[in-house]
Amino acid sequence: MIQNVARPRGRPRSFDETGALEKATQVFWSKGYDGVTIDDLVEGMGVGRPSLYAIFGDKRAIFLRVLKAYAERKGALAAKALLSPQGLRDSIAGFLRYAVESATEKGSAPGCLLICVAPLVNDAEVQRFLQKAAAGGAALLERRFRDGISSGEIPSDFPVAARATQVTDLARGLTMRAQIGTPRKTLLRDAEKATDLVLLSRRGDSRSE
Amino acid sequence: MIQNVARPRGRPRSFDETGALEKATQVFWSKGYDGVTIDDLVEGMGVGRPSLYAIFGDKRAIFLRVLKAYAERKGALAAKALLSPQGLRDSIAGFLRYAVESATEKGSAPGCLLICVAPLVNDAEVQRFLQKAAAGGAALLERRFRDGISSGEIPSDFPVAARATQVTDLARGLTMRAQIGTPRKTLLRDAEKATDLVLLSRRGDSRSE
DNA sequence: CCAATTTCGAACTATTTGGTTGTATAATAG
DNA sequence: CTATTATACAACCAAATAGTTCGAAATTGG
Repeated sequence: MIQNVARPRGRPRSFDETGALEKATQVFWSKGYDGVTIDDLVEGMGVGRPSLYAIFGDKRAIFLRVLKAYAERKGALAAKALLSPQGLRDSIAGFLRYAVESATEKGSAPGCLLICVAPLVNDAEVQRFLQKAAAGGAALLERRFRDGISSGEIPSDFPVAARATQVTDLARGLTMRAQIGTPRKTLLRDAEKATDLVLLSRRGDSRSE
Repeated sequence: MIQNVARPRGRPRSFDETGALEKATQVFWSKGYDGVTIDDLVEGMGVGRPSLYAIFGDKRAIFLRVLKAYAERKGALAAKALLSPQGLRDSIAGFLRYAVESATEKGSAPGCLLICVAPLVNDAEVQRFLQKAAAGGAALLERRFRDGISSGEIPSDFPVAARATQVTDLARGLTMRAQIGTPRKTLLRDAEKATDLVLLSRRGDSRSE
């Protein structure tokens, strides 16, 4: 599958485009948007300065590509963590666990590009993108809760929309705590407890909602 | 009460020190730490460049003072919101409502300096400070839950520690959503629902915790 | 081997930024 | 009124930064 297309005409690139973008992700993730200089990107991506401008554009353009690639990858993994297990409890726990694990991964900065750094970027397009991504995540969770109703794991009056946004808020909280240095072990425990919390009403009570 | 001390010797300052720091707060809040230049501070604080260095020090020193003042003020108000009401539900709701209101205040940037901008500052002292602040908030909530047990509003096996951190996580989530533009009205509704959630186990079930 | 094409790498320019210095100004102390 | 003290303001300097230019290098096509 590799090299399936005719080589382009001139001098071959010394770097891999998607690989360079992944490295750029790490740079933005660890330094924040405003904290990153072009030289940081040049060094971190292993791409010469003129090539960087010619191929990727300026800092904002690079960040937008990074953001979209990151969201796609992370979104897919989160969806997998959420939708793979059969049981509802395992689904929610898997989702939150994934949030914690990716926010405390060794080798990357703590936290999450989408939650911890992108919101600070003062840019309308970024803001819209984040809103969409957040809405997408909540929608996915809501759908999973509905399936839980169908399978009888939670009662039919379970407040699916409210619980979905609450799971996203709890995930945000866990991620933020990862960023300020809370250890993975603690957060994994808290993720379990959070799962218990949001599923709590499946026995009886759901009160005024 | 004003002018109760002898005037100092030389030319009087053309600005108010604490007032200037409050303006600096707004600057950091709206632009993030790395996004702020000295010129931003000079303009925003209304203090000349040399005076700024002489009296406040460099950007990091200013930020540390801003951070501490902000945390003190905000912490006091949050504690008030939490401890003023007699009923437990009103306490928790008051706490979350305050988080939402201050994160969606007109005239300030959305979000919260402590939650949205300070964690990105790559500085050990800031990090320690944030951990302490977070722990303090959770401790306050935990104490309030304990009082709720004493008053009989929640059962004696209520998982106070878990619920306390969950409230902080939910507050973080609400605050982050404020930052990306979720309207106050939505967040206030969600704050009420979050309150319902964390108090849900007071009737019956608390499961494996 | 030579021409065409594309990228690489070093150097360059203009602008922004952090931090300082020097002089004028506004107050008090005697 | 003069000396002293402390701040204000403008200008300045060095370093960092964004973005570009240009010749050398590496490849394909003939």
